[in-house]
Amino acid sequence: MNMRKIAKLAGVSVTTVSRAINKPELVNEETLRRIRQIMDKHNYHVNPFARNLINKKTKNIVMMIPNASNPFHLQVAEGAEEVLAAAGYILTIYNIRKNIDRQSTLLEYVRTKKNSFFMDGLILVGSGSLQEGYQKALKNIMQTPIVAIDPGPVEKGIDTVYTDEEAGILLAMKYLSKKGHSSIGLVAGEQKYKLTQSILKEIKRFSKLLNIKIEEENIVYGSYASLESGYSVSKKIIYSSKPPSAIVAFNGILAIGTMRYLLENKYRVPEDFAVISCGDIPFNGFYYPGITSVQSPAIDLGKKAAELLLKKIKNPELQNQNILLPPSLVVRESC
Amino acid sequence: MNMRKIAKLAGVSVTTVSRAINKPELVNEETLRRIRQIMDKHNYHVNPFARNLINKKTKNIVMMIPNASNPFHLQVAEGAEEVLAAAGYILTIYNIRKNIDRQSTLLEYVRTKKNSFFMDGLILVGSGSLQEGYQKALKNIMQTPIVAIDPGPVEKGIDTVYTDEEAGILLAMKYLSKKGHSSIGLVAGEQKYKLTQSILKEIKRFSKLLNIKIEEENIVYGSYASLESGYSVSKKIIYSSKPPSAIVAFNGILAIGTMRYLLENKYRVPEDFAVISCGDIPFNGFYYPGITSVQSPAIDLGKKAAELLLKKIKNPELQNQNILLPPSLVVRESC
DNA sequence: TTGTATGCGTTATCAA
DNA sequence: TTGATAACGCATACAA
Repeated sequence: MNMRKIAKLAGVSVTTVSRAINKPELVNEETLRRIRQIMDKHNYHVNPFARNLINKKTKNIVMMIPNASNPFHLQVAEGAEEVLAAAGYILTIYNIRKNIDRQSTLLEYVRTKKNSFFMDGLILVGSGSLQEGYQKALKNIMQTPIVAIDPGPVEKGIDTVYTDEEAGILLAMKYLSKKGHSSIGLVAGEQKYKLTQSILKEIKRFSKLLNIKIEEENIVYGSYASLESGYSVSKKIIYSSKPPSAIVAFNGILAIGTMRYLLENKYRVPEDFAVISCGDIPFNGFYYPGITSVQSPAIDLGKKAAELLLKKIKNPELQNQNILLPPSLVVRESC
Repeated sequence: MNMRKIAKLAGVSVTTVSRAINKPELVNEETLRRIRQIMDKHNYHVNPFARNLINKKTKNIVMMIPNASNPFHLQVAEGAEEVLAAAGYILTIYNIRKNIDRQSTLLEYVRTKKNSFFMDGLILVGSGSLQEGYQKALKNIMQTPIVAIDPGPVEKGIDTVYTDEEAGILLAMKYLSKKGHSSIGLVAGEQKYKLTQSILKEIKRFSKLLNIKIEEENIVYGSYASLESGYSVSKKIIYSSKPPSAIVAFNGILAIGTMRYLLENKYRVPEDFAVISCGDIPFNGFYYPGITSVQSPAIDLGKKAAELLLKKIKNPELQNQNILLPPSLVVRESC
């Protein structure tokens, strides 16, 4: 079924049918009624591809997230969805976790093979797990504006909404120091990720400044997406020859895995080990004891990114922006 | 930039350019090289709308989930993504939570207003929160196959992959009974959802059979998506005039909210109150104490749905199927 | 208020 | 191995 057939059935031209759909106020009431009836009867709906071939607007935005298991990313999506919906856009989430390790494949896919995505704009979250240059490659491929949400301003020439990762880590380290901790263990995510290296670097830097010790053997690597990995990897710290008094987890998921191991094995938190999380997820606050966390303003991050993207869509020539949102420390019970 | 311009620059016809992209083996090596070079230089990529206007294939599948905060739905997505990716499809997630209460609006949106989605197929998860008839309406609107993933086989004429909700609830109730509980409280989600009513009905039915008491005042309603609601709503049960010995939460999120309230207020689990969750999420297993849960095979649900959808895409005339996957009880420490 | 004609960017058919 | 041309289904400028 297409417009031509509807037109024929209604005894009008395609133009009139088109108008009935897009500018019904310009169509005679009776004609309109007839056309609508026929469309209903034949369950007709506009072919979006044909329409978009002309007006080049999909009203779709896609958000690429590195890992759907992490509720943080979904909060970001929630924030973005709110402003996008208000502007008549639909937000759709694409989880690239599986593709991170075969990301050239993804690029290849998007580039040449079958097709591209259908969107007016892209929000790229947490590219800290992506290879250097990936953002730019993506930017070249996608013909639409891209806004990245990241721990820090990443590649040049890309619009970014970011939190000051460094400030967040400082918040955590100062707090630990204030609480009297002078040695810490680190439960990190994938060692190869840029993000991991960057957090690590900052923590080490501040630890020197604050006189907090980090034994190399107390730095362990799990996976950001895996509770199980936080659980099993934290053992090494707990049973290390020089156990620290506090453990810093690199995200909320790793923190919960760590907590579980501690509690299951009758360690008291925070008495035996304090735990702090770089990155907050809702579950952190509902654990018991609640997990003290550095919080990036997920919802606002999403909102700002969406707003920026919308601006870019309206005016692609707009100069690149890097919007900074400050992190905060949510003190709960684990330190 | 479009194909015509590339063709002109390369001194060939559009047909040859098209072939260079889709059937390069049919193009002279030297010509191919030249065309590719020019495409690269001008950063050209095929316009997916034009392409799809002809071949009607997007290689996109979208999964609509009622609530992205619930990790269960994301596990389902993970399962689906795996089989879809293997078949060369991209899976994208659309969170309809915000739209559930204005779902006619969503339908309207998809139907006439701006556009439809761009997909070859749709997986609809957890329509238990949707209004009666919604699935069918959606089915009429979308011109693509739809597969629903649900607690039970829902509307006729729709392909479904489902778990036997009834069996799952029986599993839970029997277990509680075995553990010696003779009175329970219920932490449910939104009262108005079909899903809620249906779980409630089953629980009541089995409670009679097993001689388990449920005081009306011990049935409370929160929100499936909100940890906070589980937390605050469970109070009423705990401080009720006839407190039960066990609490059944209607999903993992509500269970965790409940746990937090109990532990924070120094109730012991399971000694003072046992807690069981209808629906398992990864966090349930990493809480302490671990939350005993009825588990639907999320990943498999996603896989089966994807497989079925793929079949339907290949052959739309295929007869409707309703595939049943059994639930299981994951015993942990909360009972 | 309605209709005609043209074009959006691509692929398929057929011929060369 | 290549090319001319006709679709695909719709929206818009312009005319009536």
